[in-house]
Amino acid sequence: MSSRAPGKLTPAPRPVVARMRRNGRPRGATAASRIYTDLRAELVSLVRRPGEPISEAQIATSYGVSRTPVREAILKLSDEGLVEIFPQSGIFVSRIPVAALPEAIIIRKSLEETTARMAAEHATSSQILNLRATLERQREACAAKDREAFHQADEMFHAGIAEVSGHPGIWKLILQVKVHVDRYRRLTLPQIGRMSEVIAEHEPILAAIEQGRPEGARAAMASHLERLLDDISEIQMLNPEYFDQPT
Amino acid sequence: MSSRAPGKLTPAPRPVVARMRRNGRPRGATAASRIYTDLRAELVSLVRRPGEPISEAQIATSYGVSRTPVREAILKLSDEGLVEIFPQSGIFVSRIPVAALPEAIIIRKSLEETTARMAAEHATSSQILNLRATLERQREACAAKDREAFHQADEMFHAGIAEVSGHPGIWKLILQVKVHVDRYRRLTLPQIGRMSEVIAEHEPILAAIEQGRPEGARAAMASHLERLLDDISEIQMLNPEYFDQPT
DNA sequence: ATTCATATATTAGTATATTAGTTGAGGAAG
DNA sequence: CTTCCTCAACTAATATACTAATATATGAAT
Repeated sequence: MSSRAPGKLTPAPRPVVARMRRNGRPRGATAASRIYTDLRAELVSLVRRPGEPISEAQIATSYGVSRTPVREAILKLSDEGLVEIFPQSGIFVSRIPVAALPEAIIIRKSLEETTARMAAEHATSSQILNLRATLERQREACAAKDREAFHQADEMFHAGIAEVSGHPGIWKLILQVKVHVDRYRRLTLPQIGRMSEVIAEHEPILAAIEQGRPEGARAAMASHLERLLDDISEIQMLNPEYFDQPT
Repeated sequence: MSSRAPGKLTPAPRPVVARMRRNGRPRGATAASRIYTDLRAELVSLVRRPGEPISEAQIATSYGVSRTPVREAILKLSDEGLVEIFPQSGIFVSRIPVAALPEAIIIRKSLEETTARMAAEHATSSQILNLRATLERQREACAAKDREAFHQADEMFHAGIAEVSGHPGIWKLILQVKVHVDRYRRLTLPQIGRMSEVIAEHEPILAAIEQGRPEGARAAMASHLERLLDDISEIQMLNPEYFDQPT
């Protein structure tokens, strides 16, 4: 079917399994990766708004580089669903796919029920103290009404639980999955009163982990994230042009 | 902190939120995507072996295209962890990260417990018949000792459950996550007797879905996937050079 | 023989040029 | 006034060319 060109299958002039270890720096400091990081931040923070066009050429000139690394960055963002590429036509900041949000939250809930349970199964004292410190930091941010710090502590709390569970990779996956939810919330949240509720929900999770009650930790995490699902349900169509709806 | 170059923030010469709908073809038939699909198949099927070098230039000539689309394909594969890029040095088929396999299976288990439970909650008769048909096809493949068909039916069974659960996107995510596990199994599986066991485990899952027992479906799926975890634990080091071990 | 410095070849990263598809405006035909 | 067609401008996709970093081979000095 596909016109796979001929070419020997394994024409390797060198040994098939090559030299074992290389320099330990798999792509960190390239221009492309810097641009990717910057652009991603602009997208999740909604500095670039859903539906807005993105010009490869313009970004290239603004960074003083060629279009190639910019393109590499944008392709990656396209895989994450943050931008949409229309061939020979244009690149646009993707609209928020409201229909997919519940699924993303369900995925997150499944995964975090697991990390919470496993964290409760084998948390060490030092790990628990760390989590408690993070929760305290969040409380301070709440008192200071510093939403940015609050959010940061929130993420660190959840990431910390994954870490304690012995599977930090799960949090990395969640970060990918929840990106559209984050954009949604950034648009629709004044929510100051919500902060203290969040802390009130975090507390029993940590308590269960501390006391080694896996099922309790799982349940507490589950109800915490179910609140999130409820929030989404109240679809506030303040800026309908930012959302992708099947009419 | 980050050296975001100057350039107006929203210099959009056109309306900030642009024209609504474009052609409905977001990148399917480009050379890059064809090459990506082909290469990915070669990687998961282990036609290209872990540790083996990959030459952009060689692939480009074999396809009769330039390095650019080849590079695009390889970058995507790099994001998926199927290849490793060492700057100015070379690209290599990634070794199988054995340390990460249990985590991948745990993720899969979490997610599929959810899809199984939700499928049992609201499966229609026609959906159940479809699942039963798939399971029957798998039984036939088992009888015929056709491993390829068996595997295909297996995937379709799990994908079908996700579909019935109302969240097909979850299966898409699982496909991403389990790629290294698949490579591992492809290397270490003669396993003919295993096939009938798999079917014996699928049966109670389907039965629970059919009878609308969510908790039963979840539990059946959980023990099914726990077997997978056990298989991995028996780390058979037949070809140690294919694996990435922290020694 | 072994080690170290150097040269050379190979590679990914980036820059620039070309190709080809899409859009939208403007004008001709109805 | 509406519809259709043509065309100009813009875009992503690809090709080609160049740069800089890395690795391996080579050869001299020890």
